[in-house]
Amino acid sequence: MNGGSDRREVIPEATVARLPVYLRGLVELAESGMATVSSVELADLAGVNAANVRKDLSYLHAHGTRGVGYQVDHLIGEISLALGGGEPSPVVIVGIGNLGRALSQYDGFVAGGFPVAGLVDADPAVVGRYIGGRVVRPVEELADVVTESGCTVGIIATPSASAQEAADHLVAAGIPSILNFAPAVVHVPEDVDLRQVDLATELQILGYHQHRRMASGANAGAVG
Amino acid sequence: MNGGSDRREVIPEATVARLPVYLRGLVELAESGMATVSSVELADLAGVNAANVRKDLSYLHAHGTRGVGYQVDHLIGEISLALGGGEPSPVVIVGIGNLGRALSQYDGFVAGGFPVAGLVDADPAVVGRYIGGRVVRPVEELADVVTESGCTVGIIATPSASAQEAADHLVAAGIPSILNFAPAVVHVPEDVDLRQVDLATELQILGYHQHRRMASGANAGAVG
DNA sequence: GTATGTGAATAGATTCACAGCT
DNA sequence: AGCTGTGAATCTATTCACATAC
Repeated sequence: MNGGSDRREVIPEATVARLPVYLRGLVELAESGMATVSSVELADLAGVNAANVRKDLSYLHAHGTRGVGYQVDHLIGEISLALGGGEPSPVVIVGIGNLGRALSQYDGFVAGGFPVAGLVDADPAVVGRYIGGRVVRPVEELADVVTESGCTVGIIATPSASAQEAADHLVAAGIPSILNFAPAVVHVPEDVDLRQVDLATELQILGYHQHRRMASGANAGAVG
Repeated sequence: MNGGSDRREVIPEATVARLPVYLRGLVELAESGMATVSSVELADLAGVNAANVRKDLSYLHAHGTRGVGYQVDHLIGEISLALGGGEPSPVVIVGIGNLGRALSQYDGFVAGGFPVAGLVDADPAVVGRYIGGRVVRPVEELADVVTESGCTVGIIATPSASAQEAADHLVAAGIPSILNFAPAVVHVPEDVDLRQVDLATELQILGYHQHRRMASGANAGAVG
């Protein structure tokens, strides 16, 4: 089954998804001069349960001191390490429409270690334009862009109709990690990691809860 | 805390999150003239397991026909109904920077029943500008904007430092559902529904997997 | 006394496997 | 035969509660 026992511990997905949130909180704490933090404080900062924080951190090499808490600096180091080893991963954005343009100038990417290193688009009217100091290149040159700038992450910001095509291009160019903003399900080989960010879907989920609340509110009658 | 037994069935969160994806697939099928669809086909379209689809649909009033499948039209109706009753929910966007501007012109929102009905910003330099035919109004007038256009959803697209303030404004204006794009944890009262879309976090999660894959790849050759 | 680390308990989601209908 | 509907089994995640350490 497994090729022997992993020495490196496996971190559960749910934990991985919370680590960036902890990291943000910890960086803020460090900036405000805090040296240690308790699981309760960190939980509050991240909006989760304290036991959850402790269990999450137990998956890292991070160790706290009983009666005291965790060392902020150390924790920042451990989490950064787990999340990509501190090496920046340049990203290439496919599809430079409204969203692609906004993403290419999004500060959070650079801050998080994901500098935007390439922009490509299929539309000749967009190719050649400069966005935030970078030129938009034709999608045919994607493989070159990837090679030249060492991109390891691709962002799909095309219309849904072109999303699968964009994914295929990225896969062909050897990109192992893809973030898809197009509201479409795309298929990639097993060894490619794909995540979906679906803006309209998020709103629809909110819509469900809103609808439900109104429905049950009507049932329950007036609430004080 | 539950006021007795709900007549209306409760739909699990994980199911709710998949319904919009099914809906998209079904609309495409309807456009291409398909009248019925099997759970296997729909699963393929949505990128999930077929048993999962069947269980999900069993939470709705949707019923399939054994040996045949589900009626596409009917299913579209049932899912739309569950997700907000078919009523459009106008949204107001707080923070009209790069991201806010892109979101205000995002087609997917209108298509999904979430027309952008209001734009507000705290920066006087931005207030008064026209984005996609709508004027940006000062954040102080948020409550008026909400009342005038009947917004029920707020989108936070401010810098993280202003995110909590934006949330407070939205809550004060009576908005029950908030989608936060700022990379910051914001706190809202229990009766307000808050969802987080964190772009940098998504990349960091991809980064973790990438890092891990490389690490285990290296280990596979020479483990000590 | 305070706060971590973790086994056990609980809750939630996915997948399997098959009975039952068309 | 083909496909739905669903109990049971499995897997994953969260929360509790307390022994352990400072």
